[in-house]
Amino acid sequence: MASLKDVAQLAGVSVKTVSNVVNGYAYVSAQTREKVQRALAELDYRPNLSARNLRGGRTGVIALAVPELDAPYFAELARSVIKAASRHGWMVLIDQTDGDIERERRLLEGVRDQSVDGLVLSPVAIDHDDLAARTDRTPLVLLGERVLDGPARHIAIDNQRAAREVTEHLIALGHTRIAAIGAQDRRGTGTARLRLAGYRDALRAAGLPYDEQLVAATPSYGRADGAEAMRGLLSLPEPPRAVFCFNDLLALGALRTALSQGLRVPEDVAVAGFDDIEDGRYSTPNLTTVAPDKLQIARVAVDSLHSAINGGGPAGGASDEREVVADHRLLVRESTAGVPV
Amino acid sequence: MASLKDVAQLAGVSVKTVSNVVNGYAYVSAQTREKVQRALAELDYRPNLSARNLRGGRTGVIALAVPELDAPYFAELARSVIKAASRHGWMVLIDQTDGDIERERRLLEGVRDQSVDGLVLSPVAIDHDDLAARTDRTPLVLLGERVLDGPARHIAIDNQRAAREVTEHLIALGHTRIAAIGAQDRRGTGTARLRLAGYRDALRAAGLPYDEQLVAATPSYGRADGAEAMRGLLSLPEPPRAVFCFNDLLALGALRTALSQGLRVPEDVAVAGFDDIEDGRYSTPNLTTVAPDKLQIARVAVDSLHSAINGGGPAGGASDEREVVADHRLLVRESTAGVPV
DNA sequence: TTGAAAGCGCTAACAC
DNA sequence: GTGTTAGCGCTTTCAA
Repeated sequence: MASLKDVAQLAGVSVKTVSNVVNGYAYVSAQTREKVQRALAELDYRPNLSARNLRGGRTGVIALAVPELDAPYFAELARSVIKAASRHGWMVLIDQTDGDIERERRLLEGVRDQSVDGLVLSPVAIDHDDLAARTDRTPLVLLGERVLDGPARHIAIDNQRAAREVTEHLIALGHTRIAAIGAQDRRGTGTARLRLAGYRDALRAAGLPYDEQLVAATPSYGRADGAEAMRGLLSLPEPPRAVFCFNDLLALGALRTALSQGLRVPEDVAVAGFDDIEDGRYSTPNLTTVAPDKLQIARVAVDSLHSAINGGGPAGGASDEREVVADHRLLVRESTAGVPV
Repeated sequence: MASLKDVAQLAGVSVKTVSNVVNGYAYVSAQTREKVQRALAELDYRPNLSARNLRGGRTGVIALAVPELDAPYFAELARSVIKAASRHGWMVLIDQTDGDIERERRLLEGVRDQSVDGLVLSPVAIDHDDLAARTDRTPLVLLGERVLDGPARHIAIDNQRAAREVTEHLIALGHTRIAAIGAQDRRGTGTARLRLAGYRDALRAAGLPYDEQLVAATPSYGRADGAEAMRGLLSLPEPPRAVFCFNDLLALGALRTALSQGLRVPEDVAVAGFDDIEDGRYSTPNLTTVAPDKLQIARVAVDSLHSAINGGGPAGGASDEREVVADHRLLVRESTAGVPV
């Protein structure tokens, strides 16, 4: 592997001059530049990023940490983050936390021993204290969960309002027995708590009772969890006629259970989800859901990191708000409305 | 950020000694070790990986390049690759090629200017010549597509045989008009070509005619492509009674089209896919499909890289075969067999 | 406009 | 057991 020195030798100039050419420095005579470029090409020179980083203190790499990459929501988010990062010439290192609190804590204290310039973390388990205890200085942006007052920017949609909108939609269709799937027992994550709160808000506003029997907690947020929770709900003496699932995967699982028990959706039971993953657009029936603006979330996250890294301040920069509320839309589809697409 | 020198100064020892302690070198007196560890803790020392890499020539990072991370197959694969890599203490940089030939070619010539130790590439567009022209020495493992004779290890299931098995399964159910969705017009990718060949093999062996009308080419491999291709097939004068889709996403799209036209699956038309993505396990009906052993693929890919990097030889090492055939299984589910899960 | 040289933080060869 | 030192490849003063 050719180094700057090799190139300099071949071109008969100094290392500095080669470096100048490589970095597009202006004050190089056309003649020298050409000579150097020939040598560069001949030796197939490639800069050594480790050396450059050691010198400059930047790596050109950011990390994205999500619970699991194969959950469609995170896969879609990761895609957008990678795209947004590439606009700044960054590459993205992906880490999976499996929602494990120890792994999340470790990330707060440095990814690969500070060898990334910034971190986008989609937390599940850490709380305010973990964040407050953080000593690492790597710029950090949090996505999704509400972990307030940390020294980091936080980006999320208004989960409570969105959940309320879904529930109101169900109520507007005439439903009165509306179940919720996806509550969390232990360490109630911010998101689950907020979505449940939105659901309750809607019931309360409509004068409907809050029935604990109709609220199913799930250990996780996958299709299997939704399928099982739905089996429980459908075996109630008086099963719900509508179900609001806290994400699309749960909804897809619930849908599967309902259909395989011979129920018609939405005629016998309506199902709504959250996240707008692609699967939900192609299921039969396809899913009513909340679509967070993932592109916006990814872009704001990456841009925040960018300004933090270049601006020097905390993620988001001095003038920016700590909490960013991303946009969302309610998408009404067949699973609640019976309207074919 | 504290450096080894700072720690050495505080502990009153030399840099080498601190380095020895940090790296778990054996010959350090217990007393010195403890003294150093105190200093380490006090200064909250973290090694600088750029420096370490510059010195050692290793980065501890491998790259995984896939067409798109939000295609479930690749998301699931990426998850497994990340897990496999972490067993070697590696982290994974993910790049999306979008199937663009220029991006794939650029990767062959180095990811981030050689700042990764190895590359796992799931190619779509490059061919044998691109591989032969490669000058970069980063260990490389190719997944999925058949790009023969390159200077790289290649891991894939036996696509042709698997496709044949799916088709034979459909034939065994009594089907005679079996369509195929997912052929590729231009630059027929290896995979599409092989799956089509397997399909033809089965027809030929059963003495069934190969009908070009029943073979639908798709521009891409998403749900929308499958849905559209299915609309075309169903509008034929004599529509097929079974469809073999070259991946599950196409199958999910095809399923959606069939169901929304009021057809019953599998009674009116059977649908089979390929890849065994999770969506297909929860669709209604759920999908008959081919399940490649993704864990095995990921593990072999990463381990190949590991031995190439440590063994010094080409990916896979001297004694290993260039072509690795991963396992697969045919999973018969409701979409063809009508057997509930 | 170009060159010489210091130094980023680390490891390893070589002393003691 | 522990210290000294060279050098990985690069950027960046400071001189010329």
